Amino acid sequence: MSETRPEQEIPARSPGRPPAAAAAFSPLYRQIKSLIVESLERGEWKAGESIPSEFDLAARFQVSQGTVRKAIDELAAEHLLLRRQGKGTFVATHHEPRTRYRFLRLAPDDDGEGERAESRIVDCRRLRAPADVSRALELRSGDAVVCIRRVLSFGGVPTVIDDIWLPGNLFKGLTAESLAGYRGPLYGFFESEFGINMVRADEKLRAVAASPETAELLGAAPGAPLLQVERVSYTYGDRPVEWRRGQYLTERYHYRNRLT
Amino acid sequence: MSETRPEQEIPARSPGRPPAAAAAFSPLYRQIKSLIVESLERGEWKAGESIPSEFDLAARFQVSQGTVRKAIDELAAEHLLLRRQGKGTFVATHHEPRTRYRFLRLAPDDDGEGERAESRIVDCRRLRAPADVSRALELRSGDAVVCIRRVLSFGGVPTVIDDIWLPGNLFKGLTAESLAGYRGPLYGFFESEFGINMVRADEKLRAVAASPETAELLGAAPGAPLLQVERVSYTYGDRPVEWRRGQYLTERYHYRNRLT
DNA sequence: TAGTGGTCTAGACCACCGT
DNA sequence: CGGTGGTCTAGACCACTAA
Repeated sequence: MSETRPEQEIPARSPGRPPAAAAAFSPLYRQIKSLIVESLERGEWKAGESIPSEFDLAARFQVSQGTVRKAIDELAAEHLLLRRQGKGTFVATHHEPRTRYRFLRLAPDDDGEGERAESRIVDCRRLRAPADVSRALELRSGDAVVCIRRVLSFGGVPTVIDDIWLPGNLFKGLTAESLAGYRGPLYGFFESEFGINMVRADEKLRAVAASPETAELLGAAPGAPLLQVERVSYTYGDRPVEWRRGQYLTERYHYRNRLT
Repeated sequence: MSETRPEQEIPARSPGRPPAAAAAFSPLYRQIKSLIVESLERGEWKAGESIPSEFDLAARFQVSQGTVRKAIDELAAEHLLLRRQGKGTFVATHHEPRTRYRFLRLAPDDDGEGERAESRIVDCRRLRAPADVSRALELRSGDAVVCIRRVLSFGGVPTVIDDIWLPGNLFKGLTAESLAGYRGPLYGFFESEFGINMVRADEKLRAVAASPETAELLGAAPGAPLLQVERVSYTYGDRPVEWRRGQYLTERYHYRNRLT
C-alpha cells in the first residue's frame, strides 16, 4: 500500500563527474505529478471524485506538503484536477455546469447565453479505420473504430455536423441506441460509460464550401462557407482517443478563442 | 523611491464583526502582482529588458522573496514576463525568435516550418472611428484612428488580408512609409516605435465568402470560402488597443488551436 | 565566484466548508 | 469544531549564467 519516495528517479549528479548523457533533471514535484497522473490513468480516482488531501499524499510519497502542492498546482492549471477550498481536490469532469461543453467554442454573436445544444444522432457504426484516422489515433490501419455522425442544433436550428471516430477497443458496446438515450455533453457520456476522460485537444480550423450532403443536413445552400474543425482529443498521458471533424454554420455563431 | 508594504490594502476582517459588504479578499502576492503590472504600464521596464531580481523586489515591497516569486509566477504564466534561470526575469517582447508571431496561428498543412511571412502594406490612412471600431477600442465615436490594410504572403503566395484599426492618439506618426521600412512582426514594431505591448487578444472566427475585392487581393475566386478572424488585442491592464479583421485563405494553411 | 532563478522543507496562520 | 486548501515566511541548497 505505502509507496516510497522515488529518490532513485532523480538523476544523480556527482560534482566531479559530469553526466555521460545530458540526463534531464526532473524536480521532485514533477515526479510526484507523474505518479498522480499514473493513478488517474489506472482509474484509482474517478472523474468527479476527490483525491486524498495534500497532507495524505505528502505522507504517501514521503515528501513535504509544499512539494505535493506544487505538483497539484500544475495539474489544476492543466484542468486535470480541480481544487475547491475547504472541500478538497477533485478529478476534473465534463459533467459539471462549469466544465460542461468545455471544448465547444461556439458562441452566439449576440452575447446572450444562447440555447443549450440538442444533439441528434444521424449514424453510428463500427468499421475498419481509414488510414488518416488510424494515423491520428495511433492505431494499426484496419483496427476497428466506431464512427458517429451527429447534428447539433441550437434553439432548433441545425448548426454543427460532427463526424467522430473512436477506437473500437476502448468503446465496446457503444451504439446509436445508447447514445440516443443520453442527455448532456458527449464527453460526459464517455466518462460515465467508458471511463475515458478527455483532458486536452488539438484543433485545425479552415474554411470550406458545404458539400451537397452537408448542406442538406444543415439546411444551408450547397457551397456555403463552413468553418471546418478537425480535432484530436487526448486522455491522460497524451494518448489520443478521439478524432473528429466538425463543420459549423457561422451565420449567427462564431468560434471564440483567446490568445495569450 | 522606496515603497512601503501595502498593508492597508488587505481588507481587515475582525472575527466578531462580519464585513458590511462582501469585500473581496486579495492575497498579498496579487497586490504585488498589480504593483508590478503598474510598473509595466508606466514603462518603468521596457519590453526585452530585465526587471529587478526577486530579492530586490522583495526588499522594495517589504515582503518575502517567496511572495514576490508567486506574483511573478502568474505574470510569467500570462506571458507578461519571461524567466531565464541564472539571468533574470525579463519583460516579454514580440522581437525574440521564440515569441515572434506569437499571435499568428496559421500553420502549413504539411508540417514543415513554413516560409516566414512577407508583409505588403496596401493602405494606411487616418480617419474617424466607425461605430463598431470605436466600441471595440473603447473610444468615443468619431475619435481619430489609424486604419491599415496589408497582405501577408508565404513563399510568395498571398494568404492573409488584414484590416487593422489603431487608436490615433497612441500611434502618432504611424504612416505607410514607416511601416514599409520595417521587417518582422507588426507587434514588434508597435513595441519599438510606440512603446505599446500586446499581451492578450480575443478572437472570433467564422467562415465567409470572399468579396470580389478580397478575392482579387488573394488571387482567389470571388465567393471562395475564407476564414475570417476578428481580433481585439489588449495591452497591460486589459486596455484594448487594436482591432483587426483578418481573412485567411486556408487551402494550404490552417489555424491551429489547443484546447485545455 | 557571485548573482540569478528553481526547488524543497517546516511551520504558522488564514479562509472556507461541512458537521 | 476539525479538515481542507490558500497564504506567507525563513532558510538551505541546487542549477544555470556570466564575468
